Amino acid sequence: MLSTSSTASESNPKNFVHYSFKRGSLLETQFGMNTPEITVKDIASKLRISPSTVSRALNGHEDVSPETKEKVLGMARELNYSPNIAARSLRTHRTRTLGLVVPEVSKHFFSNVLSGIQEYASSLNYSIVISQSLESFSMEQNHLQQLVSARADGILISLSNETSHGEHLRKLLERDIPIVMFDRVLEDLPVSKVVVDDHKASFQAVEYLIKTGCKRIAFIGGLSGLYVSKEREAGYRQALTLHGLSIDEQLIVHCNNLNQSPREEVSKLLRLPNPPDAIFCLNDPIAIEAMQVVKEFNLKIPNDISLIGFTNEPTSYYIEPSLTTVSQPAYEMGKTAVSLLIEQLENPKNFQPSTVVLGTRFIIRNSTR
Amino acid sequence: MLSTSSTASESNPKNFVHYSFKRGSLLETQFGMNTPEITVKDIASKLRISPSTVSRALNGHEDVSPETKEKVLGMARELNYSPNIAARSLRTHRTRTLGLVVPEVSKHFFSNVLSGIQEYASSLNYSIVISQSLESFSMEQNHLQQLVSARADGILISLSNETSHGEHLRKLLERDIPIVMFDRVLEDLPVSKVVVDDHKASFQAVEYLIKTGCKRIAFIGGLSGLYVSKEREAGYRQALTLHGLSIDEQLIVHCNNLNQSPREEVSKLLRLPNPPDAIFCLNDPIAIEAMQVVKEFNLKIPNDISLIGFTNEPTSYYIEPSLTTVSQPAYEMGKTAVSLLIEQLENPKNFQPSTVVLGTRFIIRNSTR
DNA sequence: CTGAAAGCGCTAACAG
DNA sequence: CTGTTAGCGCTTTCAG
Repeated sequence: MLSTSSTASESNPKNFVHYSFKRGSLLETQFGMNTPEITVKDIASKLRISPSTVSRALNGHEDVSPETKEKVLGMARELNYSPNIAARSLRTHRTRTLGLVVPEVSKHFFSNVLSGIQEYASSLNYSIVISQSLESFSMEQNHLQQLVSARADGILISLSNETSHGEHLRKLLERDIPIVMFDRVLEDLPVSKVVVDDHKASFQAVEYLIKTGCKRIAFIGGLSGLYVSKEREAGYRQALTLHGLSIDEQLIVHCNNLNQSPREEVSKLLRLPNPPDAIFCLNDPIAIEAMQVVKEFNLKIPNDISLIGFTNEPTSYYIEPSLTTVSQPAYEMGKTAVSLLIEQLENPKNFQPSTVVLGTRFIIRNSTR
Repeated sequence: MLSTSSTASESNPKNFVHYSFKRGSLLETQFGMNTPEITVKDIASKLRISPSTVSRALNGHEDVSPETKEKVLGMARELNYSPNIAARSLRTHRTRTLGLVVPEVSKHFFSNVLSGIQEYASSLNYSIVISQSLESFSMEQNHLQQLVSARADGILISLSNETSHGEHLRKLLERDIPIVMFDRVLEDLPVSKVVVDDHKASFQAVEYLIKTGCKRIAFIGGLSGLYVSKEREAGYRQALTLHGLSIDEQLIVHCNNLNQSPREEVSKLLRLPNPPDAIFCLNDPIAIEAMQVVKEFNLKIPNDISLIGFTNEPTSYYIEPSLTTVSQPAYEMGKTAVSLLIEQLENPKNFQPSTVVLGTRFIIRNSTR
């Protein structure tokens, strides 16, 4: 499975042979003689001025003469100085680090959110420390705790599937750590949020199914505590009601855990005496899995049954038939969330929690009539 | 596009109205009366012992009595203590933070590597700070510099497309900052690496094309400085040579930049007087785009032309026809890379650069005969 | 405009 | 087994 080969010598590195690789500094490392870090003090003594002046020059304070400033900056560059962030945060109580907690980075949606967050944050010189809850409430708690300990200036979070309350977040709020939630949010927390209008988007999707002639429309949701799941279900119910279709609770199912595949639930639906002629799914991965099951039942999409997803993952475009879905602006969501957080951080006085609702796009493809 | 609504009041938050939201601690924030941080000193004075003993107990040193240790741990929990990482790193010169530089996190392969890195690192209490080069050499340099400044204990990197030398990495090495490279590596750097056997995997893929009767096999690579591109091209060339097929340089093309779509290159290939009957692509995204172009030319896959990708992204499974490809163990690659880095960090004495070669799997699907 | 001095919270000698 | 002391590198009063 895993073959190992050494580039440096023919000996197996797993044996930890004590030959040192020829690299100037390694020897130094072995005897604890690391390249000394350049400090403000070094710059100061080279220039025969005080460390405070160096600090002021480096940080662009007004009250320092242009010449000194130039000299300091020059010397800093020359010595390849880089400030010690740890020392700075010890003094300033700020780390310029933001903690991110998502269920799973490898999910397309979240990796795109992350991308937006990372790019925006780094443009403002903030770092992002990332962690994954893997859809577990206790991991979410632990990671949050770790981020507190690392003194993250603020937290960006999209809740795990298992999370149904916000007590762990309230604790951070009590410590004055700003939080911004996105996508998987909790309603009753006094923090800024970035969401899409799940209710409206779902309503629109289900309405489309109705208009194309579907009569028995099923819904596959996630854990019932989850905001997005509740909202999308509500949109679904409203569309049925408004168009005079009765709601059949048999057709509303939930996958309690994303690890536990929706395969079973779809099978059950299809085996019903009066099976659905359309399924509206909480997200694309569920819809894609549903599509596989439907194919196995030898039903034709969309003639026998229509399918709609949510998120617009790349696969939904390429799959056969291509999947009708709701596109969520993941990248923009990340960017918005982090900009809200940084605004709050840099302007705490006039902070007030706000909820930004980003637009979705309904994309009609071939999985619907 | 973006509608904003306030949850807290009807006023528009963009106006920064100075009403404060009702939250106990916000008021305190406004007057600079933050909840005071609990320190070792606090625990010490409550317990009437010295801070050093508290520190020792907290850090699991041997030389502290079980009773004291228990009392300290209990008090720490009671006061909801969390150590100040900044202060600790200032003393220990270690941050337990690892810097990650990837081209783009939103790419499926990299987000999966990240997932492996994150999970393994967090299990050993390391944090991951992430940054993206977006395939630009200068951004790669900048981010590396930022990570140095943040005093990352070590660096994990997969190079940008534009990166053709390792001078920027050598500078870090001179500062004794350990680096581990993965996937997109540079050969001549004395650091640990995690790769797959690109040469062998490509050879195997191209050999398969030959065995299924393809005679004019094209190759679409990336920037020629890139190790993976070179290796995969070499495997391709070797397969042709060994099976007595002549190499037609016209059939070997490169996309200089992943932003610049391979669309054109594929079109050119297909318009050749003697067009290819198979294309081996550097990766799945290129292969998928090639597939679109081939379809537009009304050619049948695999009858008129076979297609092979590399990476095994989810889409390659769902696309029609499904894509023959080489599966790369992204998650495991991340995990291996970070374990190598941590091993080096915690055991610098017997470090020696090693290269771990992970196995690939050739997956035959319907885009080949 | 600049310097001196203090201290952020923690750990590690060193001394008992 | 525990306490005392010093200092990591930086910023920030407070004085000039």
